[in-house]
Amino acid sequence: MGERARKGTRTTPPRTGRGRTRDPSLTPRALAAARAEYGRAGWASFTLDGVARRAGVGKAALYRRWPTKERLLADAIGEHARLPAPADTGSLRGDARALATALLDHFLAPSGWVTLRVAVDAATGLETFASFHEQIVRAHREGVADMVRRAVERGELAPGTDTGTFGEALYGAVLVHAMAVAPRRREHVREHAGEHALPLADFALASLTGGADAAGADGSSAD
Amino acid sequence: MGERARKGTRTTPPRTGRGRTRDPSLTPRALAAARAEYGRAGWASFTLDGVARRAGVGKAALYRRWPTKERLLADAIGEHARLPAPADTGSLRGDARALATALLDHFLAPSGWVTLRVAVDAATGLETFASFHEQIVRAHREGVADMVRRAVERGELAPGTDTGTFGEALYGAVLVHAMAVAPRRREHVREHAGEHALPLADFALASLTGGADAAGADGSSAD
Amino acid sequence: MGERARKGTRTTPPRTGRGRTRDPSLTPRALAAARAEYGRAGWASFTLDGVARRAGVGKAALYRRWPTKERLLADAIGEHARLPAPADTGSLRGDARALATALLDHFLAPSGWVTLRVAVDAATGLETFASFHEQIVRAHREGVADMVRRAVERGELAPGTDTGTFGEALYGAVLVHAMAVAPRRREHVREHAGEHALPLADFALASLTGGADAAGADGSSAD
Amino acid sequence: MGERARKGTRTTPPRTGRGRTRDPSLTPRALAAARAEYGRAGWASFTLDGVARRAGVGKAALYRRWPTKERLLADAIGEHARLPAPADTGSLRGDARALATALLDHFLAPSGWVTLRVAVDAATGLETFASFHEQIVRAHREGVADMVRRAVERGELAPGTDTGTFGEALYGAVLVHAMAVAPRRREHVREHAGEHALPLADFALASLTGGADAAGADGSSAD
DNA sequence: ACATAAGCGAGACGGTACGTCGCGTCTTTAA
DNA sequence: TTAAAGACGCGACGTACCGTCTCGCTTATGT
Repeated sequence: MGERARKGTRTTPPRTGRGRTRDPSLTPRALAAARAEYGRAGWASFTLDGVARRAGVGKAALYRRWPTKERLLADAIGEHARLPAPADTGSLRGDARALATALLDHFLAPSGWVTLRVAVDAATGLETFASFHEQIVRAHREGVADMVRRAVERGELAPGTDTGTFGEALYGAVLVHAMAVAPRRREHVREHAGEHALPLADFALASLTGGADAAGADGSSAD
Repeated sequence: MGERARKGTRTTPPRTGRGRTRDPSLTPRALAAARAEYGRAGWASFTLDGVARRAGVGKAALYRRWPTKERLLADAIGEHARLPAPADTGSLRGDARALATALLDHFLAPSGWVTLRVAVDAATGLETFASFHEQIVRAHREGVADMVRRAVERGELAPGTDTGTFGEALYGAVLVHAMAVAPRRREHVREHAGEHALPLADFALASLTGGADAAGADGSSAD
Repeated sequence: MGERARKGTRTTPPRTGRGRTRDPSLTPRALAAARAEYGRAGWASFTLDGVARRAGVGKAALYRRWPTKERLLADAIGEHARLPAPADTGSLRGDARALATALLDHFLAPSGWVTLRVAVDAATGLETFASFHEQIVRAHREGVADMVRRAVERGELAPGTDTGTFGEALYGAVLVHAMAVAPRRREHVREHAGEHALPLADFALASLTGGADAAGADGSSAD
Repeated sequence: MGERARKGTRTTPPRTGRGRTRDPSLTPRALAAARAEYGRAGWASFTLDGVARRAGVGKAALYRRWPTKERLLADAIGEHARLPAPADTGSLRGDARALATALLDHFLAPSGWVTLRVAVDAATGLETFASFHEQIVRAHREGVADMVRRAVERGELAPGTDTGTFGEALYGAVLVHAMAVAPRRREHVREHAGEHALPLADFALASLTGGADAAGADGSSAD
C-alpha cells in the first residue's frame, strides 16, 4: 500500500507508453529541494520558484507531478502526511494502543500539520480535496472496522458492536491531544508517544468493552 | 477580557485629540470582514485587499490598527472562534450531551471551520497563534474540568476522576465526526446535531462512569 | 490633438480625484526603457520584465498604463505610430505633396512598422483593435475629404469630386512604396522622403484633376 | 524557382539511403497547418506546438526540416502568399481591372491577411523575411512592368511610360480599400470585388493615360 | 533474414516571459 | 489627523512556448 498509495498523491502517471518517460531522478530531487526550502523558514519561504531553482528543474516539471504547492510539500515531507492505519498485533488492546501511538506520532511529526491542514481543507468542501476527504473517512471508519472485526473473530468483542463512534473517539482523542501539546513540547511528547497514547486507547476501549451490553443494542451509526 | 485583550493587540491605542477621530465602527467592520474572508477558504483566501474591499475600508486604516496580517486575523478570530464551553444543566449526562451538541453545531456552522483552521495553524507552531493555542487547550481542559467538578459535587463521579482524557475523547469524537460528514450533508446533519451528538457523549461517559448506566433507552438513529 | 490623442492610447486615466495620483515621472521612464530594450535587438528582445527591470518599475504599473506590449511599444516609439493627417498648405498640390511626404516619412521611421502591424491586426477584425481600425479609416477618408473640400473652396477642384478613391490611391501608393524599400535603404530613402513622395502625390493628383497640370518640371521618379 | 527555393530553406536536403525515408506527405501537411495557425492571429498565434498539434506531427519532425520558426513560416507562406500577378486580357484596361479585382479578392480572402502580415514583418527588416520582401517588390514592379509593356506593344501607351508609380498606386489603392472594409463586411465586399475594384483601376489608369505626355519624359532616378 | 539506421508521434526536459495578484508602503483628496 | 482610494516596487503564482532530448514504434535499406 505504501508504494501504490504514495504514487496516488502525484498526478496521473498513466504511462500509455507514448512520449518520453518521466525522469525518475527528478522527483526525489524536487522533494529534497522542497524539504530544503521548507526547512529554511517554513511555509513562508516555501516557494515553487525556489524549489525549481534549487532543484535545477523547470516549474512545469513540478506542476506535471503535483497539482498544488501543498501536495508537493505533503509528498516532500513524506510518508507521514498520510493517516496511519491499524495493524494486527494479535489483540484488540494491542491494536488500539499501536494505532493510538502511531497516530500521535504522526500528528506530532514535523509534517503532521500538513495532514491536518489538508483534512480541514477537505472537510471544507473544496472540490480539490474531495478524494482526500474520502481517504480520511475511510481511515478512521473502515480501518477501525477491520480492527474491530478481528476482535470479534477473536472473541474479544460481541458481534454487532458499534465501530463508528469508537473510531471517532479514538482518532479524535489522539488528534485533540496532539493539538493541545505546546509547540515547544511537541518533539518531546513525540518521543514518548506510547506513554501519552496508552490512556487514550484504554479510555476508548473501556467504553467499547465495558459498555458493550449497554450501548450495543442500538446499532445506530449516525452518518 | 475581550475588550482589554483586543485593545492590547492593536497599535497606539488612544488619541490625544487633534485631527479627525478614529471611526469606532471601523474596527468591528474590519474584524467581521476578516472572519468572512478567512472562512471562505482559509489562510490562502485571507487577503488584506479582500478584507479592505469587503469592509469598505482602506488598507492604511487596517495597518493603523494591526501591525501584521496575522495579528488582524488573531484579533478577528479571538471573538468568534471560541470553542463552546460546557454549561450547567443539572446532571453530568445533560452537561456532556449539551456540550457535544453545541460542539457539533459549532464545527458544522459555516464559521465553524475558522476554529479548525486556526487550530491547525496554531498547532503548526506559528508564534502568532501561540495565544490562541492556549485558548484551545483551556477550552477542552479547564472547561471539562469544571463540568467534572460539578459532577463530583453532585456525587455522580468519584473524586479524582481523570478529566483530561475524557475531554479529549469528547471534543475529539465530535471533531472527527464533523470532519467525516460529507460536505453536502453538513447543513442537514447540523439541523439534527443533537441526534448525532448523543452517541458520542454517551460513549465518552460510558468509559468515565464504568458503563453501568450508559444510555440504552434511546435507540435514536440520527438522520 | 497630439497631446489628447497620445493620452488616448493609454488606459483610462480618468482621475476622479481619489487615491494616489499616478507618478508622472514613471511614464516617460518606462517609455525610455522600452525604447532601450527594443533597440537592443528588436521585438524579440522587447520584454515587459526587461522594461520593468530597466525602468526600476513594477510590471503592474506598466499594465496600469498600457493594455498590451504592442501598445506600450507604439507609445514608446512615439508620436509617429499614428497616421499623419493632411495639413493646410494653401494649395491642393501642396497639401497632397506634404501629406505624401509625411506619410512616407512615417512609414519609414523606425516606429512606422508598428502602425502597419496594428493596422493589419485591426483589419483582421480583432476586437481589441476595433477602435484603431476606425481611426485608420478616418485618417485616409475624412482627412482627405477635408483636404479636397479646401481645394473645392479654393476653386481648384469641381464640387462633387470623388475623394474616396483619391485617398486610397494616395495613402496606398505611399504605403506600397514604403514597403518596397529594401530594409537597409529605409533610412536613406527617409531622408529624401520628399523626392520619393512627389511622384506619388502627383500621380494621384493627375487622375483627380484630369492630368492637365501634372507636374512636369521636376521629373524625379525616385528610385 | 518555387521548388528549388523551397528546398534550399530546409536543412540537409537529400538522404544517402539508410533508414526510414522521410514522409513526403508530412511537409505539405506542416506547411498547411503553419498557414492556418499564422492566419488565426498572426505571429503571436504562430506556435510550433500549435502547428505540430494541428498537423498531427511531432515537433522534432518540424525541426528536422526547418531550423527555426521563422524559416518554417517563410516556407509556408512562400506558396500561397504570392500576390496575384497581372494576366493578359487583351487590353490595358482589362488587365488593370482584372488585376485590381484579383488583388481585392486576395486581400479579402481569409488567408489574404497572411500576405499583409508577412509584408509588415518583412518591412520590419527581419532578416528572415528578406527573400519574401523581394518577392513583394517584384510582384508589383516586374508584374506591372509586363502589363505596361504589353500595352506599349499594343500601342495603348507611349514607350517609356513610368510603371513604378502606377503599380504602387494600383496595388496600394486596392490594399487600403481592403483594409478599410469593416470586418463584418469583408465577405460581402469580396463577393462584389469587381464592382469595388473598377473605380480603383480606372483611377490609376486615368493618371497613366491622361497624364502620360506630362509625366513621361523624365527618366531621372532619384537616390 | 535480419540487424542497422533513420524517421515518426508523443511528450518530458530546463528555461524564460507572460499577465495577475497580494504584500506593505506611500500619496492623494475629502471630511 | 483620519478616512477611502488607489498607485508604487517587488516577487510568487500557474500557464504557455521555446528548442532539445528521449521514448517505443515503424519503415526502409544493406548486408
